[in-house]
Amino acid sequence: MSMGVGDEDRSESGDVRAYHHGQLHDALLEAGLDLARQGGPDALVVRELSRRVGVSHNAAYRHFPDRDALLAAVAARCMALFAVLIERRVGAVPPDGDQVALAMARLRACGQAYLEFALTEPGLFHTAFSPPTPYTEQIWHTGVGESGLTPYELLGVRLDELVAVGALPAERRPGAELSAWSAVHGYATLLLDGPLRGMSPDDRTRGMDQLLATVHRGL
Amino acid sequence: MSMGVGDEDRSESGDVRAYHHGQLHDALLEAGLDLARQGGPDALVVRELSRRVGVSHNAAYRHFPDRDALLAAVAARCMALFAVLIERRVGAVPPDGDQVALAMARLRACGQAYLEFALTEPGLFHTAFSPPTPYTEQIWHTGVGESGLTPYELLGVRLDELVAVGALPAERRPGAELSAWSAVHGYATLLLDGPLRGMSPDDRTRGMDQLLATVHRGL
DNA sequence: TGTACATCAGTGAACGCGCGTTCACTGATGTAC
DNA sequence: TGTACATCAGTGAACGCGCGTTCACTGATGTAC
Repeated sequence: MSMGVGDEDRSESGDVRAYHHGQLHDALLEAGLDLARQGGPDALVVRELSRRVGVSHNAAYRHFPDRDALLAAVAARCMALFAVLIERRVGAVPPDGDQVALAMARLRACGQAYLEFALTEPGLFHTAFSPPTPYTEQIWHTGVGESGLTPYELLGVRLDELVAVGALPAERRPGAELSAWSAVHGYATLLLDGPLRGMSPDDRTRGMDQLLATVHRGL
Repeated sequence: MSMGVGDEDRSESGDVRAYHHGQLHDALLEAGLDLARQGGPDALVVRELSRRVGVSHNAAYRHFPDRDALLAAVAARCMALFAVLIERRVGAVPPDGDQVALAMARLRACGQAYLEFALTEPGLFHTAFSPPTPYTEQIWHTGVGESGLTPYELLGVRLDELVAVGALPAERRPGAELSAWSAVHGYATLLLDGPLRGMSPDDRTRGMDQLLATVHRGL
């Protein structure tokens, strides 16, 4: 305290109260992601966000028309992180075995990544799937992930591969995302907010295996 | 205005401002169900509820310790309505055909009722599955429906029947609820709040048929 | 059947809080000549 | 390179709102003798 004049304003590296003509937009998204991580979409509160970022409570309105727009932008980031995790887990599958086994292992990794994201980042998961607002569309159609695909599209890629290697009859392909996605998504939400909340980690894994097996047989 | 003395107090049949030592508890639940129907769990606001019921804003605290308790009670009613719808739809399946076909038709009716409830009563559906509170347990374990079973248990009955008529191998029975339930629940929530929101009614039905077929094959 | 009294189920006022959003403003930044 | 000016991105104060919850209260209901 009582340092020279100008220390409340330095925008070099130690950004104590920076942002002037700076990167407030990004800082808001970053901090917004933290709020969402901790408390889901309801935790994304404009005033709290401003406090975190060290800016007056209305500064965000220079960058977003209203709270819903901010929420949609944060939700889009959640989706992007979601997609990245899926890409990573699918990419980490060792390319052993024949094509069919590999394709199936990748589909499986895709489902497991879905569940992993929901369980380890429930706040982000809930934010990604938060209730509709006028800005909601952008969440689903913004290019995300390293490949630019959404989680849904990444699932589609896996199913295409199954068809390509002959493990899924082509006539079963249309709409197959829907069944696979519904099953995994439903399992995740029942575990998070539903009556499956109390399941032990072991049971969760077993349930997941069983679920994926059932879906695979069904396709 | 300016009617005789006592008209603000009549508790006979025209209950203009009744409830004195009466049925406020039930009236709160009834009105709470309306709020939940229209706006989901967030719409269950103590003060608004009191207004609807025509009582001072704190009267509810004579009957419920706090808002969460009230919400849990309303959510339990939602679950009960959910169960009743499932029972009704399953009961309405015409007992034609052989046992196997009948059992499968009933399982199908069960899934369709699930979706019907979610889509026609999204507010109640969301309330039934609202985020955890200290009172949440009671929602899942209160006896509900005409048979006293929860939606989950009703599904179990259907699967037991499949085993009984030989349409489902007994070794596949354990945990089979999980797959079936996850799939239908996931489909419902993706339609309500997810990227499937824009699907046309026709497509929804087709998707549902496909989903049920996939699950059935998988079991 | 009548009376004294405890309990019950409401009321009105108030507390303390936080929120989203708008407004007029100001100082820093960038731009044209 | 220097100056005049427009624009941009912040600020502080205020508006208007609604919420959950607590408190001391009061009048109606039910109960014991």
